[in-house]
Amino acid sequence: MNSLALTLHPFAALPDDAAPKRPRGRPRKTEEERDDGNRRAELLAAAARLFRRQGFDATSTRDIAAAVGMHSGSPFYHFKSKDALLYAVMEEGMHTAIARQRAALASDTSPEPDPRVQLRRLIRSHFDTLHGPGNDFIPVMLYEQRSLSSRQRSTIAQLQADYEAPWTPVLEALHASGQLLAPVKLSRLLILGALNWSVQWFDRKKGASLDELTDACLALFLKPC
Amino acid sequence: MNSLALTLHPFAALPDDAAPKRPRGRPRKTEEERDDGNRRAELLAAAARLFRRQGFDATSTRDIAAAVGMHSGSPFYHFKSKDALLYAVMEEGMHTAIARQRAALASDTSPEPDPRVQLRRLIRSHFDTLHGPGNDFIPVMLYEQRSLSSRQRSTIAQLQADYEAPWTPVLEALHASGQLLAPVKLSRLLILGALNWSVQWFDRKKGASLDELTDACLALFLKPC
DNA sequence: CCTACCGATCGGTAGG
DNA sequence: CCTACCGATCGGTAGG
Repeated sequence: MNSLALTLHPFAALPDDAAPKRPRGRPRKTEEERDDGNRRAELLAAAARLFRRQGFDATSTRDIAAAVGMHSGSPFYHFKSKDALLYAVMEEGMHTAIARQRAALASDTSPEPDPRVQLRRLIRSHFDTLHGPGNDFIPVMLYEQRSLSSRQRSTIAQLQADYEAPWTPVLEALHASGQLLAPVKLSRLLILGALNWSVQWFDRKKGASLDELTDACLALFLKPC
Repeated sequence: MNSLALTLHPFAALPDDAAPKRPRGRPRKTEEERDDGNRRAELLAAAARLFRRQGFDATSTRDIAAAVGMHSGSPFYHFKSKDALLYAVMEEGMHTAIARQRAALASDTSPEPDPRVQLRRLIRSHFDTLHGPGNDFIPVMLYEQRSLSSRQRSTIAQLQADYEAPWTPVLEALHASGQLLAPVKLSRLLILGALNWSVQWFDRKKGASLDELTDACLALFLKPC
């Protein structure tokens, strides 16, 4: 969306014989891809990864720059501030999460969808968002809200509300049919909490699969009926 | 436990007439309590509060010092490092949480306790630990593990294992009687996750009470049976 | 526990 | 996007 046309200033010949003070090449990408303008996306992905691993405050903009082979000041060419980078990570994460969820629900083409399979789809899609390969954006959003300004925070909160909206009618249908006994609103909060907390303990490489996890959730939250 | 006997160096008369360079009294407690040696406990409580509100990295040791009326270097008289302060907060939080849980379970004196009321006690005690007035220690432990050294982290992990141990037999009994359908281990992880996440949304001052929350959990996780 | 500091790091910027 | 830099803040310490 925000692809910027870059005007490059290629190095002209050095004016005199002064020793070139270039920093000893820690940065500099391996040239596998020309800088075609998606450097911004690379920065976002690197920031998401580092913010998730180390936390926002513990990650310096220099860390992020180094991760994509830039020098320390360069991220500020793409993002106005470190905060703006964090916000962009969260916003991007929410947009893809919402799109994934929408697609999961839309795959149900039956005229009267079974709320039980609807809930399964919602949960499974949520686990994909949390644990899919490279999906660091949403965990960052879940755990770093504190570092946003209040304006940014309320925008993100709105996106979260949009994301959670489809859960309510599904839970209401389950409640009406006796498969869910707890109040719908508290159920939604508790269920999403159980899922979100899996970020703390779930390991894709060992133990249960995401499908098994989803099964366990349905067995835990719903009555047989 | 770690009460230190303090040897104070009361100010002797100033040797000459040089203007006393005392900082303009931002710090300095209101003398309501003499410094009787529990300054360490005050530091811990202030640190827990600030770490919870702002996060560990976003809280400076100067913030903590100011919160208890000390000067910037003084916390290091009580704690070797900022890390040690964080670790002490978590350790203290876990000890009181374990004690609270033990007391809650011990209040059941029946020879064959009903696992359903046992689970209720565990959940209710956990909510007290998370949301009781001034209980900032455990939320800090839950959300700031990243900032611990690996040695510290594994000690805390052991305390968490001790804390969670009593949940397993209770959940097993419920599973055996058909009141819990999901696998016991995943159930424990998901249930504790649902509870822990309430730190993000529960507000003691409005909405449901802790008792209503506990009821909702039982209704959500257990089958009628 | 205060005083006075130090070295390191960090977000951010001007100027090309 | 690099270069060279600044001001601010921070954890921590010596010495009393």
